[in-house]
Amino acid sequence: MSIEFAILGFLTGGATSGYGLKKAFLDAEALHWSGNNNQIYKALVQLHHDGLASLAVRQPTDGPASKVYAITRKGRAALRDWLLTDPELPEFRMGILVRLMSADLLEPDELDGLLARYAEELRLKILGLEELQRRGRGPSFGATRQVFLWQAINRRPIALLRAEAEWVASLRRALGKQAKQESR
Amino acid sequence: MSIEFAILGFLTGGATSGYGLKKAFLDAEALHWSGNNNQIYKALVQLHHDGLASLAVRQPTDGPASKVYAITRKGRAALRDWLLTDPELPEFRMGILVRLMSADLLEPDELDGLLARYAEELRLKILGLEELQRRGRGPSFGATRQVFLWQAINRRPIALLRAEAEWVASLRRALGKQAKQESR
DNA sequence: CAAATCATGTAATGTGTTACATGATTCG
DNA sequence: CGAATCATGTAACACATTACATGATTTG
Repeated sequence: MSIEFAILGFLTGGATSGYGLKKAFLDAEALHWSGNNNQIYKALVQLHHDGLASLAVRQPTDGPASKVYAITRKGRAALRDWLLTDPELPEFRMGILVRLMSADLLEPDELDGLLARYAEELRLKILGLEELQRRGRGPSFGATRQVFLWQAINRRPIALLRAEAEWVASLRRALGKQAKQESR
Repeated sequence: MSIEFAILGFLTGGATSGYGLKKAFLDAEALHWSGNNNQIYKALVQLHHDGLASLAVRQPTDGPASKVYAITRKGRAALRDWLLTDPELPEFRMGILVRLMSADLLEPDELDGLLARYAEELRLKILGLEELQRRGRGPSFGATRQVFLWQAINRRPIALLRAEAEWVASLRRALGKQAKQESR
């Protein structure tokens, strides 16, 4: 699944520019795209070429010009068709697991230190996302149901990170107990 | 984080060939690499070139020849150094969330159908992983602690998929209630 | 006036997947 | 004898990130 459908998704909430989309992606952690220019501007050119997005150049008396894209009827149809195809399974990439597979090379205290740093990074990330959420980020367009769904989308990564933090905590407890048993 | 350290990790459990690693990656869902040749064989050439893995060609009287790689002292040191660097935060890519952001285009029953199909895919994936786990997959080398950690690694994706399934179920319930309220 | 923000784009590189290509051996 | 497995590798493409490049405007 490429970034195109995510862009079309944003455009269903109203026309915007490449720069606007960039910010939207940066805000929407759940969508996992970094919001880098290369993909967004290229994708917009493609969407316009395919007739899925229309383009209007906005030249305000002050401020820089921008290209404002809107979803077309054809774009809405393409998006709907895609929505009805089979959804992808989620992917979880956890670098920490790749580290754990080599933990044999670490002393118990080194391993616990690694997990402690991981737990701390998780904590900070969670705090950051919660702060963003409190400030009411993300589009809140559309019907009641859509607003509800956007909240669900924004909450999801926070919930997963919390679950990850709990997992690390329980793993550290288990490793602590094991160390005690070994030393007996 | 590239595949190199994952390969070195496997090699700490004993020397093996590219083909052996391929199978190991296919078995280890938690490591998320697909086990494709291109990455593995290229990475092994690189690791050997950098002196992190040693190479011995095994030519059995019957059966195809294979190149058996083992981790070197230098490789073990490099792996240990990496283990002590800051761990990466986990990444969760959930295509379903990209779909939900455009759900405005769907009727309630279409949306519920989408979520139902997602739930079913999750169920099947979970069953498959549980079956693999029952058959005792994955390396079980090293100390007691390492065996314990491998179990933790293998259990992790299953736990996450179960959590995802629960989330979908609760989302469907919430959407159902909402639909009732709207129609009142 | 310096830094941040608005706004568009390109280049280079890294990472990952699918498919292709080849050939021997083993097993039903 | 045909299919699966063992075993190595390449080609083409898809997806994603960082950094570079430019220039106007706004704000402290």
